Amino acid sequence: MDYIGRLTAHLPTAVRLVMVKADGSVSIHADDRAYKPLNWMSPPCRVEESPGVWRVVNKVGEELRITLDEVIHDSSHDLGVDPGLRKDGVEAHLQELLAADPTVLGEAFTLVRREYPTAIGPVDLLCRDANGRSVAIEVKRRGEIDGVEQLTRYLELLGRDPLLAPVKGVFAAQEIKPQARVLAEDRGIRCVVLDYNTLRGVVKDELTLF
Amino acid sequence: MDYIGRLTAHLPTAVRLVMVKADGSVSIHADDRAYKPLNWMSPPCRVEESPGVWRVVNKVGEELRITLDEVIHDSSHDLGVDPGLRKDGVEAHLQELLAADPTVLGEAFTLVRREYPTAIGPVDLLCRDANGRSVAIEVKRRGEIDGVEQLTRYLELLGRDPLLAPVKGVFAAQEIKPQARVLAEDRGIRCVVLDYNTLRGVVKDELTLF
DNA sequence: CTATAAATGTCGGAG
DNA sequence: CTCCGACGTTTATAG
Repeated sequence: MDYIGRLTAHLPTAVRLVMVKADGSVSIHADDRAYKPLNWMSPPCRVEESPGVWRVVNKVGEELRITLDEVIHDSSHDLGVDPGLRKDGVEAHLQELLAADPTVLGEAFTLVRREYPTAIGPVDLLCRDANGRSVAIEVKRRGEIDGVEQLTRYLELLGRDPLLAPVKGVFAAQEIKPQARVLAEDRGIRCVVLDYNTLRGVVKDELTLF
Repeated sequence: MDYIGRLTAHLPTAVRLVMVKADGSVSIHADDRAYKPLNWMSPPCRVEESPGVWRVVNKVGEELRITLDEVIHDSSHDLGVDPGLRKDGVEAHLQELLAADPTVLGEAFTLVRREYPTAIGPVDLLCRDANGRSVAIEVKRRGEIDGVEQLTRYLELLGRDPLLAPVKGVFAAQEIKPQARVLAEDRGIRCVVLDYNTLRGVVKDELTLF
């Protein structure tokens, strides 16, 4: 197998699994590496078959050349359309739960707006604390340095608005990496670790109470 | 199929491909989505088989529950050990090429060190310009905001070293996103777009000359 | 379509 | 093992 595209790669002869999907994608698997193939071509692409050689090419000129020495097993099946996958528990949901009750962040916050717009993008949550001061909250599933930098940029921008300034920052995530915590705290940003299940329970209980 | 782990997901009954690899990983594919499965469990994990139900669990308690209504096709093959994949053209190689001749960045730079160590990690390249001033160079394949933030942190740290200060910054990548460029230039960091093939040719020619 | 942020990211390397 | 950055990231979403 040879790939010539964004990089150049070569794969020696061996027994492998080749998967061709209805969307046109081709992937070549070894018996390890979880679900990731050794090499692949994403759709849209086209397969040119000649005896013992497959050339898989896409629009931008990337190419996968597969040489077939021996076919050990060949099987084809029609899977039909897929009913689709339902997911739950991602950042959007965390944000929803915090918006429903910002006090779970440990202070008497009241929500001003979710997705509060700024010139460089929306802040997850904008709140006011007990003293009426602005608080910008960045929500992440996993809190890493990127998220702290993102919140820092928002805080800088929001701090220029005389109607909001001064603006405090809160970095809330299910998990906060040590480096991110150090950076955040160095910048005066408070870190809050969220437990999704507890949070869901607490907010649900509260909504049930009223 | 149901997944209970970092998130919760449910997949209705349909015809699908289930792939079980020697490393223990399990993945469930629809006939689209390139090579990414609808659901999966990465190794290390364990499969408990009972009639019509597979429970795939890992150490941290994540679980994949697969209900089998009908087996349309079942096939198992020993692929043996994999000879492995050779790659070329990634960031490491760009860094090598720039280290071999930093002047391709457009100034009379001389290399001080590759992977110059700092408290928060190594700088890709540290050079001196024609006037002996320090230049920190961050190399990326794709230049995005993250990379600018990373270089900014390095510049701040290196700038505290009286033997190096003041330190200029250069952000070099095969492609620089508009936001990243704006942020970099706002911080006085020069941006250089690299062409990998040209660069390879130029550096090779120069090495051949001497 | 481009640009940006999220991802059960995955993967590899260093400590 | 954890942390950290690259990735042919891929994927979804907003503009």
